[in-house]
Amino acid sequence: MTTHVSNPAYHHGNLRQALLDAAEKLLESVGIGGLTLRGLARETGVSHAAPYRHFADKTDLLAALAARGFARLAAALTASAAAHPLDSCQEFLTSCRVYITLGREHPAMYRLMFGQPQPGVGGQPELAAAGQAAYDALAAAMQRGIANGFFRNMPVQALAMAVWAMVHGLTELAITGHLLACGEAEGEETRISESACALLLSGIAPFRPGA
Amino acid sequence: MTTHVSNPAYHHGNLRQALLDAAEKLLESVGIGGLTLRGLARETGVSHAAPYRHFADKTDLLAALAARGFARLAAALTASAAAHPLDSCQEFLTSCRVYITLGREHPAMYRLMFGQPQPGVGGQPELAAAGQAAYDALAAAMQRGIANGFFRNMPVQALAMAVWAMVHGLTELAITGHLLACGEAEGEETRISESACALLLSGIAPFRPGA
DNA sequence: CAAAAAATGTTGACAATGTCCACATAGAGT
DNA sequence: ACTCTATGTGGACATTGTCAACATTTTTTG
Repeated sequence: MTTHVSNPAYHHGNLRQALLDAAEKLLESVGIGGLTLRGLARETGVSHAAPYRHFADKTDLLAALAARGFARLAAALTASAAAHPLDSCQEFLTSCRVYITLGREHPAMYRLMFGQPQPGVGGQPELAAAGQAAYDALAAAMQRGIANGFFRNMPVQALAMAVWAMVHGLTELAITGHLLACGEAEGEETRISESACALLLSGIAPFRPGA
Repeated sequence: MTTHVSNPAYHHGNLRQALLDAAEKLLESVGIGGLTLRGLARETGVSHAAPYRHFADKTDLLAALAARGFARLAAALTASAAAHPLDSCQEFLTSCRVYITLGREHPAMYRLMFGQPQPGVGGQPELAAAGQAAYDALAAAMQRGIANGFFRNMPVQALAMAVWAMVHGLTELAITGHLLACGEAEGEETRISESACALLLSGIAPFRPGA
């Protein structure tokens, strides 16, 4: 009975990553509400309790998933910033577009990222680090803009937070449908977002640019 | 056995409101995750299935609760707007403060309000109406500002959405702890929020105000 | 290299929850 | 008084998160 036949299916090999992959896929298809630990196990072909060997509980898995999302966000932002090494204003508008687009293309993931109260100290360090990295990318861009005279000379943090709040707010409102729930036609969200970012940029600049 | 004794406890009288009241209380104490239909029934002293006589399902109750939240928000905004009938800039800053404060004081309720994707057409009409009312209050204020020359002459909608996105973003970041997760001391959130709103105002004004 | 220890996966249970169904009871209208 | 409808009850059922006991594979170690 002690079948010592090496069954390659018994130990999955990399269940943790497989679970996160499946979770990411399910997140897009069934949303955060339909994301269940047992369903994940089913999808991955393991027993319903197997995930507990890699995650303390459901929120732990969700936190790891959110960390992935923040990592992607940070990568996208740094990449987009590199595209405009000379003009901080163009870089700003492009980064806003990139941020909002990413959120709107992966709404469930985006909402998951901001779903749980930030793990001040007790939470998942992985998540906190990933979020910090995303913020750092933003703050660095704003710092460059200040140094180059494109933005007002003020505490970077205040500037970065204003920008973050604006794009975060636009993304959330777009995702939840509030951006156009007020009589606008479909597809107007992008135009409204662009306009809002431009408005903020106008307040950020040390002088009044155009119009 | 057919006890026709009028048992006043059998029919609650106003269970729907009682359930919403209990839900609002529980929401603040245990958060959205701890809010359960059965718990609500327990709290209200009725059987676990009683709520289904007043709400189609859990999301239906949640939607009604969110509608309450939007109504409160709209009321608070119109009240605060009335406090500065002459200066749209002061009105703007005050309204921002009111909005953000309300959200931070009732974080669970605020997140609930934006928790579900907006009920475009199929969702709860009550919720949609309440949300619309809140937006209308904001749009009206911006319209006045435009008419009085305090704000740029531009489509009200674009202006209102920019403002809404900013305050919504600030509120969300404050609630989730991201506003100060970046090295700032406790209590700095308010200062950062004020600064961000002022920055946006600076972009909204037709001329460059101070500094 | 064999034995022990650690990792990883499985099965079986339990309580809690959302939701439905059949039934009981109250109030309203005839 | 009788019926209809609204409202509340009790009992199911499937699903889920989670734990404990056991099995199997891998790794470490004497």
